Amino acid sequence: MEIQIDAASRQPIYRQLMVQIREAVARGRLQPGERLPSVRELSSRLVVNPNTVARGYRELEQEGLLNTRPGKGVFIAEPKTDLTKRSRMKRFQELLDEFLTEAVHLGLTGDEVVSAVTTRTEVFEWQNR
Amino acid sequence: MEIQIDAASRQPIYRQLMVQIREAVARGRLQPGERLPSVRELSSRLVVNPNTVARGYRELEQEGLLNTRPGKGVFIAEPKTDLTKRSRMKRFQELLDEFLTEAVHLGLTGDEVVSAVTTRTEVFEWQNR
Amino acid sequence: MEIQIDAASRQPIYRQLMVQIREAVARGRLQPGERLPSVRELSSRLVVNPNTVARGYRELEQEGLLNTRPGKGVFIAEPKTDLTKRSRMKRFQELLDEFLTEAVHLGLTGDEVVSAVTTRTEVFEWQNR
Amino acid sequence: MEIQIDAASRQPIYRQLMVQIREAVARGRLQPGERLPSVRELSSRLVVNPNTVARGYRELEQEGLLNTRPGKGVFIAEPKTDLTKRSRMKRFQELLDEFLTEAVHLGLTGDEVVSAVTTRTEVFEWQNR
DNA sequence: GTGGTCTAGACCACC
DNA sequence: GTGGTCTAGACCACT
Repeated sequence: MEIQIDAASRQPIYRQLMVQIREAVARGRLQPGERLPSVRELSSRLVVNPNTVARGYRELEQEGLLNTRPGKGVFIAEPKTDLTKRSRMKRFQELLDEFLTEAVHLGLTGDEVVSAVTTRTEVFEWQNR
Repeated sequence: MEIQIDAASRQPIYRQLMVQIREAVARGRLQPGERLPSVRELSSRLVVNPNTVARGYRELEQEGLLNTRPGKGVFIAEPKTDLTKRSRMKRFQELLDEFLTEAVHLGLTGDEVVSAVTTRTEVFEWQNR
Repeated sequence: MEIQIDAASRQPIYRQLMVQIREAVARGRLQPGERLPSVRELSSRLVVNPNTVARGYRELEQEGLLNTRPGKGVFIAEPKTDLTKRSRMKRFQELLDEFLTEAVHLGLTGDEVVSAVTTRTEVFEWQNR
Repeated sequence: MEIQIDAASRQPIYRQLMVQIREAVARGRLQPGERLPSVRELSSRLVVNPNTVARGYRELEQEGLLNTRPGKGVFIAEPKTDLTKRSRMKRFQELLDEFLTEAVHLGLTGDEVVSAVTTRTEVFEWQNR
């Protein structure tokens, strides 16, 4: 599990951590049941305070992405969502519009975006259903 | 130009302003050369501190999206991208991966994402070239 | 807003805080939109570290019970739940069994429990629907 | 005596054990005088550390729910309540308010709660007196 | 060994 | 003024 922290970023360290773990899970690089590095180990590797790593782990646990078992370590949880379909789709629409807005400003064309999305979806692990 | 501020949001007001202006430009609702409401007018309409509106405008100007002509007002700038094609594509890839990561965790399928993106791109104003 | 902290309790301080705020909201003593004491004020009143109060507030925000607006303060959020009916009822059944188990061990009778529940529900603010 | 341990739970294993034994007693599935499996037997069946089982038993003994007779085994104790009626009712009121608080936030109505409690009390084993 | 809580104190962002 | 982040370091609970 490789993690890169950019101390100069305006994004908080614990959030950089969360983003990277979420992405690794979404791409199947981290599987349910798999163990993450301990708070102490990761904090010393990244040269940040243990509390900072613990906070990232804690928030991901609250999201339901991780399980922590005191004395054992931190693990990837089984996927499950308790959110309603309605609230999930609403959130997705917001994200989609933000994403397309940025793409416009970066000077892409609509075709380029659709094509990039189509290609890139294959790298992620979508739920079967 | 309608702007909705959610005072209860965790996102700073000046950022909500920026997001909505950027999106209006991306969707062609605001055209280059068009004049925005003055800081004083907009701040009184939204019932927020003038400093807050000024800050949103200032940061959008730094991004190159707006031009302020002292004594005249604030205008949508002509589109120009000073980032290199290479660095813009790199940024786009990052955004794409974050977007797809969230979509996975929201429980969508790859097909649903591609289909939603394809439909929604039609609503935005892409550069011709 | 009165809050009592028992430093000798085995329950963490930030959780004692959460329990009391949740109860005040459930009983309608704190209404949506109402402002809570600032982190600094409450921490000095309770003689605990500001981080401890901030953590309680932060977790209640993640639950959707509070909104914090940096620079403004902390407020009771509008009620809304994005959880599915199914997951909410499952959670309720668990709580009910734990509650009844404790009641048995405290030596109450079934009738006493039903009667106490019936009386006490009137003090809480149930959603209209 | 069936016991289910959820290794992924955030609740400590010895506490999961305690909760389930308490509930089994409360529902009359375990009767006073009945013998529990030995620490070694139960720990090997649940595939947990014997210390963990021993700790659960020890704490239940301190609560007065179990009696350990060295060399003989562990037994369900005769019900006896050393708390005063007054302090037991005080504790019950606390639990009741916490329970109702959660029910409010889960979006139930008062009627639903009373009805669920009324139905479910029939499944538990209340003291006769 | 593991994670969880709390304190003390610094610095930043927002309004 | 407000909350947010991070560090350093202590102590506790669990396995």
